Amino acid sequence: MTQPRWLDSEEKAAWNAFLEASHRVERRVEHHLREQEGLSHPQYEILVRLADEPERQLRMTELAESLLTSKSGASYQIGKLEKAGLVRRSSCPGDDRGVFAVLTEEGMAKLNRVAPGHVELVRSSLIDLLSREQLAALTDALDTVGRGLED
Amino acid sequence: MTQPRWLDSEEKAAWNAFLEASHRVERRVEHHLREQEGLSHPQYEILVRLADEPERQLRMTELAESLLTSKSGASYQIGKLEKAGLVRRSSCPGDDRGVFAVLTEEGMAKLNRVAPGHVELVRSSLIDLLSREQLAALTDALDTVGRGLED
DNA sequence: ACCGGGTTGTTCAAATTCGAACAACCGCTA
DNA sequence: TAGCGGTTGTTCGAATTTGAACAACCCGGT
Repeated sequence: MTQPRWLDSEEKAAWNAFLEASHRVERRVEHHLREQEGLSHPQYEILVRLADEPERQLRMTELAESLLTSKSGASYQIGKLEKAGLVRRSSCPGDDRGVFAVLTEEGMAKLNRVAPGHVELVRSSLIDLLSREQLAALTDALDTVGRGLED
Repeated sequence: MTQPRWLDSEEKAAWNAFLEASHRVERRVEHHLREQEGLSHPQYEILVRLADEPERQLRMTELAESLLTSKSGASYQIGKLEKAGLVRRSSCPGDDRGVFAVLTEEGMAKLNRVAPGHVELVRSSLIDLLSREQLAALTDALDTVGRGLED
């Protein structure tokens, strides 16, 4: 077998910075939403995805793909949100297998209530830490990565 | 209450790119290590951290902090690695509360065996997707974020 | 020597995640 | 219309993570 192409010091620095930043940010966001707003980050993201839809609804599979999570994970979280009254399940006309997750009025209200604090946290965790140039370069690089890893 | 400072489209793009890239990369790395090497990503990171130490050992608390995880999480994973023979626990001279996690020879051998495949995956998941300039800019931005979020 | 506040690591219950297995359904083809 | 490969969403068990609670320990001041 051929020699592995080891990472040089710059590449190692990039990888470590990536791991550290993503863990720290994720940890911070999760903790804030949990403590301050009573939502997990996945749950918040679900509300956002649904609110972005014209009909405020998404098929379970679409939702799972959008969240980059498993179908069972999406099913579990929708169950939680349903119990909390923020989302309801609705059958899908024309496809009896299908299930829509629909944002309720209460869910929309909850999102509107929670969003300002979340945005502030996103700012203090990422956006406001960087200059406009750094932010643009970050977006450029991470978009490239995201596109490169599309299924 | 004052108006929240909503994210403009560039800021939103940055946040979304950050979330998507970190999830996709984490998912890919986790999946690869699990399927190909029989280790979870946290477990792999533990082996790396220990191998980086001159004595190939770390106190439990230091390890947990290095991994950006909880103490109980570190304890759990060390338990797993101990059962697998890759790590052993050792008492800490001069502090009876302390516990060292020590990398065994077997653990070092496992790491050496796994590392090449992991490096290849890191390359294909991040490093090789970017130009040298993009990588440098990414590291700069993420280092800033990491430092900004240090406890 | 003894307290009292802080530290260390483990254990516990609860929450979450995943993949596999599954039943039900879809749509195309013969 | 009967069948068949593929899709959809849920359920299940197993693995993992977290914070709280806890026992044991450290150390500086008295």
